[in-house]
Amino acid sequence: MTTQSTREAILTAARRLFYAHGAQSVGVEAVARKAGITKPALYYHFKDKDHLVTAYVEEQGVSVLAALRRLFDQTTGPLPERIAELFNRVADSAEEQAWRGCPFQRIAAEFAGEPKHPARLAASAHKKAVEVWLIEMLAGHPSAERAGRQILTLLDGAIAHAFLHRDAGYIRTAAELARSAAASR
Amino acid sequence: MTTQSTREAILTAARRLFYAHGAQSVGVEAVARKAGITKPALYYHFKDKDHLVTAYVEEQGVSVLAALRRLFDQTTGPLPERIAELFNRVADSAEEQAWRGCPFQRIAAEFAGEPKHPARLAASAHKKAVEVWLIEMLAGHPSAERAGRQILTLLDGAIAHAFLHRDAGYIRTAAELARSAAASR
DNA sequence: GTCTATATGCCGATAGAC
DNA sequence: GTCTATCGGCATATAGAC
Repeated sequence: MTTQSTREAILTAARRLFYAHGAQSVGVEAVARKAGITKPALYYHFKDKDHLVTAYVEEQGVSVLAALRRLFDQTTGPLPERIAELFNRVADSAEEQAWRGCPFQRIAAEFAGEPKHPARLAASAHKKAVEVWLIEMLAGHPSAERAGRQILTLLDGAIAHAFLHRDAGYIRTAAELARSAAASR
Repeated sequence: MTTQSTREAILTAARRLFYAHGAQSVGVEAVARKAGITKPALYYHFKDKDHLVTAYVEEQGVSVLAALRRLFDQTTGPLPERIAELFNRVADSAEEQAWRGCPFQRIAAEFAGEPKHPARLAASAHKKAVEVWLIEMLAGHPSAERAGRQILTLLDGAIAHAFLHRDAGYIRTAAELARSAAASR
């Protein structure tokens, strides 16, 4: 493993703690401790907690989009089958112990009262990027934009239910509908 | 309007503040003030904040399920059209100023680190009740259980995206896929 | 860049009078 | 049942030494 800069160590600690317990519930002191430093050192690298949370969301955005691309690249067959397979692979990861749903929906919920919060805007931007990517993957579909939105919507709803009930079966059940949404009609 | 008991006044204040700003972000003092009382009076009626938040979720559960039934009862035509119409009516309400997404998904996100929190369990129970109701509405469908789950999943995903982007269009786009999920195949 | 120590404020919760 | 007053704790953030 490559040596981490202090800033990277802070972001690693933030990612684990914020994702596991929620950004609002985790104090900067806990993040600093997990990163092996103290509070003032953290504040040297990040202006305030809002900036730290926003950096966390942006980093997650890059990471999640890359993971989705990778999962999709592993699938084979006609497009509707690949979409369904993508859902099932997401379901696999939802069965891991540390899985806690969609970080972006959770950030949006935690900052529901602050629609202009930069972390929330970053979450929104990420979802748009995923939507654009999905629409690209659907090139050739007679209404790729509509289908892309529907499939993304379905995926996020399935993740939300899987998280709420701790049951990845919702994602697998959604996979079947996603397949038909991806089929040209 | 009927006279409110103090407990009802507290729950009314809690509902507005928790839904507008988030349960974690709103202090009990703000709830008490909005209810026209002080903190110790609130603590006379609720043991602690967890009990207050849980009561809020349970009240919302009853209210939302009743609203869904009412919206659905207003629709007409064959079942798939009624489902699509239900989505569009939810989209209408999502365009109201005070709309802030699904309170249950938001509670689940706020208490992500406490899977056994009673408010989270109440949110989970509510979603199950909606799922059961939807499956009842789909009686006659060759795989009502699967379709019910898919439609509910789609609805929640659409609400989540509408909330994240402040764009109810996601719910209207989802309506079309919900229609085909409700169609017997 | 990182530390020890601390300022400052808010939050949940309670004591005790009425 | 509701109040005034307050406790103890934890949160974000900073001062100042090294």
